[in-house]
Amino acid sequence: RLRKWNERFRTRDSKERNLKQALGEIDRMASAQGLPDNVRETASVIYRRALDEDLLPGRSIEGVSTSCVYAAARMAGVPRSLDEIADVSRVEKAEIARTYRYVVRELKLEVKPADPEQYVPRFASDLELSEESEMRAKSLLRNAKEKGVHSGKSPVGLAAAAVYAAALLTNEKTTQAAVSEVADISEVTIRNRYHELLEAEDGLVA
Amino acid sequence: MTNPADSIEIQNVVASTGIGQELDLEALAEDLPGADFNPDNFPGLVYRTQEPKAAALIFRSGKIVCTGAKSIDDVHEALGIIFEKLRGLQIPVEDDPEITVQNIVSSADLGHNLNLNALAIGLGLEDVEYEPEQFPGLVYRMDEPEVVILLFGSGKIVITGGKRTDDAEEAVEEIVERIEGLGLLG
DNA sequence: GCTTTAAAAAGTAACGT
DNA sequence: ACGTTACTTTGCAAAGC
Repeated sequence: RLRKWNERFRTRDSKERNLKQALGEIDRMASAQGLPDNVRETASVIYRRALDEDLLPGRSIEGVSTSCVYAAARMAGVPRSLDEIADVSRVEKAEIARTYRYVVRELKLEVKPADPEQYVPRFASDLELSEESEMRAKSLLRNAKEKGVHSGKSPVGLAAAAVYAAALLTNEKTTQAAVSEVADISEVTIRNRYHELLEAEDGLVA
Repeated sequence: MTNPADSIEIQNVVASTGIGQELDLEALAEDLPGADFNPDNFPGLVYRTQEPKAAALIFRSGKIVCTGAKSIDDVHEALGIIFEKLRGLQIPVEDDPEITVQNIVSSADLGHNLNLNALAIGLGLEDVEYEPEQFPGLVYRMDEPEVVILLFGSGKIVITGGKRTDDAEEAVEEIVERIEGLGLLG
């Protein structure tokens, strides 16, 4: 009886320490990525659920914390790519991806793939592009989505290509190298997606 | 119209068996030309057959895993070659070791492009994993037959996890039905 | 959980030329 | 800008850490 009480106490105590550490990590990573408070809060709520539903045994606190930030950013409509998240995490990319799928599956979080348009404001801002090209980029993506060219392609790559294409269309100076730098997408991919976006646009006219 | 089920091609068959005899893999590695054995890395000895092309993992317990074969017949052929090689080395091998197919990987073509975003929602997020940022295929876990299907934007698919040849056919028929029911095919 | 084997799908990336 | 190679995902067995 006393042992059981001790065990419960120990469990509760260790979960509290676990939570403290995780919340600190979530705060640190969210800050490093410039994510708003609501994302931190959502990530914390997800982490508490993971802890309550005993998803932690077998996984690292850091890995689950990172997955919560990745999921929360997407749910809030301000997605960060897995590479960006991995940059501020202590856990390697492959483990984050594995843990993320596990958390989403176990907690039945209905997280859908990021919409490429959600990456546009940040990339456009980083490249100091006008609001007009930002709107152009989103419109290119909307058109491409209607034509069904999104399937299987990285939302980040599509967004990077759209921003590049929009800058050219509005006569603003940018290079594939600059877009590649801010989006962390290879120039080859930007070129490939760029051609597809323009093709989808031409199909509109033709 | 061509039937998607007719486009099914078996790409890989994984099977397990055993010769009912313990083996000295160190000695076997010496006697079997082309055998790879790195016990520090992996406990199994790797042996590849050329015709049919397959790879076998041979363990100290005498259990063997065969993978890479393009058909169930090829699995039997490849393992038959291995059994004979072992007998040739004076290693006693059971008369007809039982061979169990563990997994069959097949590919097929639905013949139409697929809108994976719509499909993810239509098939039900609980049975689907679709993370285009990481992998271009949509992963769908089917209940009956119990297989996993990878669906791509091109309409090409991969069926894995089945143990019978019929599983792939049933799976293709089932997925075509479900996608059509969703109005998302063609 | 990891290690090793095999094969397909399509996207992405990093080499070298 | 090519081509090549290689990595991502799925499924499975084996023995052992």
